[in-house]
Amino acid sequence: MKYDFSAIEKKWQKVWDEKKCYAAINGDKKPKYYALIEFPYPSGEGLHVGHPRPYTAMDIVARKRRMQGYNVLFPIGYDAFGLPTENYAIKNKMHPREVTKRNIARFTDQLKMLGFSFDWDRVVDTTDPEYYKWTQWIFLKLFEKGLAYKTKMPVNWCTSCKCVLANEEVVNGVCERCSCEVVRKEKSQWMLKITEYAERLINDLDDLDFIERVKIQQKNWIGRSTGAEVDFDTTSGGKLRVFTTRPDTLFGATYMVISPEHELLKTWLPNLENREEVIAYQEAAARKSDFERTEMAKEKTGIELKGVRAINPVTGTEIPIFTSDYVLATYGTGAIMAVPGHDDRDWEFAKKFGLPIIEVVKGGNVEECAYTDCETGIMVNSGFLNGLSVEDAKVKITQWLAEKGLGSEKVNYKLRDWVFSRQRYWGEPIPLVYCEKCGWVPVPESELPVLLPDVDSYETTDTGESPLSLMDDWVNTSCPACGGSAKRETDTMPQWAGSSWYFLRYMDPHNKDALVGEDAIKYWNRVDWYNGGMEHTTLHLLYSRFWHKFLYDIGIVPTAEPYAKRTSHGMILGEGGDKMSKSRGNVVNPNDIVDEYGADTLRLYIMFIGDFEKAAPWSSTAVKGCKRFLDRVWNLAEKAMNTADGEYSAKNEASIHRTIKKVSDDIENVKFNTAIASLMSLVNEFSDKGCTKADMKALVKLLSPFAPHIAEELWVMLGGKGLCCEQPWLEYDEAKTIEAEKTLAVQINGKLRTTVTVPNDCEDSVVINAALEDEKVKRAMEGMKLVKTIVVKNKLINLILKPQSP
RNA sequence: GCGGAUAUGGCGGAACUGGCAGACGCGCCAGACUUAGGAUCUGGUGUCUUUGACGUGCAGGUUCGAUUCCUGUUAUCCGCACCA
Repeated sequence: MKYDFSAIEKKWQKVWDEKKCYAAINGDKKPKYYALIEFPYPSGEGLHVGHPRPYTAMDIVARKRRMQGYNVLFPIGYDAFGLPTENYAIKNKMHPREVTKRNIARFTDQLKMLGFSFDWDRVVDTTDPEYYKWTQWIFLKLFEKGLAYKTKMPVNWCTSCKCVLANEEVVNGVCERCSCEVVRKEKSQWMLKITEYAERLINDLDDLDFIERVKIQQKNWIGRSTGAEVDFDTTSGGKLRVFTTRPDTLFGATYMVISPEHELLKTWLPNLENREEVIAYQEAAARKSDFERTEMAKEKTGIELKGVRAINPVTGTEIPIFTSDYVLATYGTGAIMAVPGHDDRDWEFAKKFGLPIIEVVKGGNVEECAYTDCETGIMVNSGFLNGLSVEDAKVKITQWLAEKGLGSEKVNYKLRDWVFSRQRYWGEPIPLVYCEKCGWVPVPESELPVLLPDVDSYETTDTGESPLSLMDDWVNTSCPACGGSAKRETDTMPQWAGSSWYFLRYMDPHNKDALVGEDAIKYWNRVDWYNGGMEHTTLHLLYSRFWHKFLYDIGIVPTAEPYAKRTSHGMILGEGGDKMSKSRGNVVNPNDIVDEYGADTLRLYIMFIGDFEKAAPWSSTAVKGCKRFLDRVWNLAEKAMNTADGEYSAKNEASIHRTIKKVSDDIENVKFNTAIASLMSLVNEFSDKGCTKADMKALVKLLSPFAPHIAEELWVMLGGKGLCCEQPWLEYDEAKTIEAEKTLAVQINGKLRTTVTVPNDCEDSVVINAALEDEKVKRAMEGMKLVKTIVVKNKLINLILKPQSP
């Protein structure tokens, strides 16, 4: 019989489906395990070979856990709101709902084709009103607790999407989605106070089993810096407050810089001698795009404010104040004290404007360049700080400032609040109405969900308003508080809203009364292992941790963190090593691979392709190797059908135990490639030495998480009872993984000369004698004397020889 | 500029805590079976001037012994990017 993958795969998928093999059971007595993948955005292009990489990986984990006796929740769903669907709908004159429905159907077919052990009864769709009802509910809770607020502010505006973007969505000054120009625009936006959670979002990372690069990237994005706020008196009477991480260098502050948007500048402006010049500078700065403003390596510009000066609180010296766009209005206090001796930017600026440069930490040459690498230096030219270390000086000056009421310790974050409004149609409506009398009023919980109305056109408007704003019938409503006339909020939520809590819904997907039932959340607790892309580290992963902490604070969830463990996969690149993309024409469609080789081969290859955490180029020839491997397994099983069952054969026992150990450990450590390599080695050994039915059964069980369809078929062929996916995971006996004899390397003066075979764990003297018996060693010994031997147990022996002295 | 990572055959990649570098797979070479082979099977395959020498980006160092540790350096990739 030939390995007919196509018939076999369909057959077993049907069996699994009918028997509900992969259904998770709420409240089951078995220990629970929650394995999670990032649910896909159902794009019009369908699945490509990048998708199955993380899915197969977590499917392997889920399958192994079931065999280990866990009640496994391994769910799937669709993150279906968002721009590509809306744009497609506009172009093809379809309703986004229809486009979504069609795309989801296509994705579902493709996912089922690959044999993932998802619980298909728990599918979640973020565009389903039964789902987004709870997204809206969470938003209302955030609003209720003062964590959602509307404010007019300069925001990132994508000129092509005609929509605002969160900071996290602007990449290199362009829109993350369409790569079009992002400009600054004043708009009134709903914001979420993620900054209120900045400290906890950093601190709680320490206790999580996240891969290090994820933690680092999140920490950098949140960007905590510790320093002090210091007030400088000014000759105009007002106080100028600055943030600095180096209060110890206060004696070296020879001028100040404030951002062109700074509030104080507005009050000073009428009395400035060079008013016109300053206004011109402000206007020029305002005209610049964010990209131009943040561009590095350009010369600093700025202008002195003539007619107002600041007073350095420690020296009492009057120092000039400048305005410059290198000082950002949105960070710290929007103003800095400049210490040109010890900051590159300040140094450059001071040189250009001829400002004094004072060395306050010894060790560099501040006439040549700023001495910035000075955390270990000694203070000079610094009055009462002289002679102190930088560290001590920081403490002393901070105390001094506090005593005088001039400043205090302060922690600042780079993280900004989350811009939460989008001027688009295909998203969750924000469930608030505006009443002239009552202000912003939440839609009562009983009226949720606020349904997305059918509109005449999904086109974005030229005024920058959401398409919903044109629906007068929908917009005009009554105020839930006073009953008077009111208007609905017409912006929708961003793409990231629905995905910020979806993993909770999987626990209890059909609950009509709560986003998740109390029993369900108590049982499933949180996600045990979450695998997803690095590109979501400062987007979805951060946002969902924020929402989860909020839900924890209001008593909905029992843990402060949603995910116990986070791993991340590398991208699948095109054949040439470029990113897979439609424009390059190098996209591999999984359907083609499944048609030609079968789903098991695709699953195996995508896991064998390389280190799971690194990017790997697709190879259409290498796939064949995995198909060949499965063919060989099939042929071996056919040959072994009528051989002995029961115990493993003596000749293969050690190898089988070693392979069980290797595969078990490798799966836990996301080393799927070497797990498969060890299975291949075992098959090679079986081919060479022969194998029994019992040996083959072990191989089939180990193979089943990787290639589940062929495993089921071979299990039956070998006379196994029940389903292979329901067999207990194999245990290994450490003692049996050890061979009786070891081949040791024999080195002479550190260079490999030969090998000797000796009993396992034997005495050093046995090894030495065996080595000295060896012909090659004897030859090398001629005219030499042995001065030292180094024996590494079960590994090698190194003989140190020296010429015999005459 | 800052932060993180990577560098190993023709290719994808292995190598535990410093202990036989190149597992496993692709490709390639030779042979077998074939009318045929882009099927299958068997054997071989780091390089070279091949009783041996040299080899893990480059230059040093520590060590009996280094892909692994240390110092310096180069290249590539990713993230952040005037964050005071």
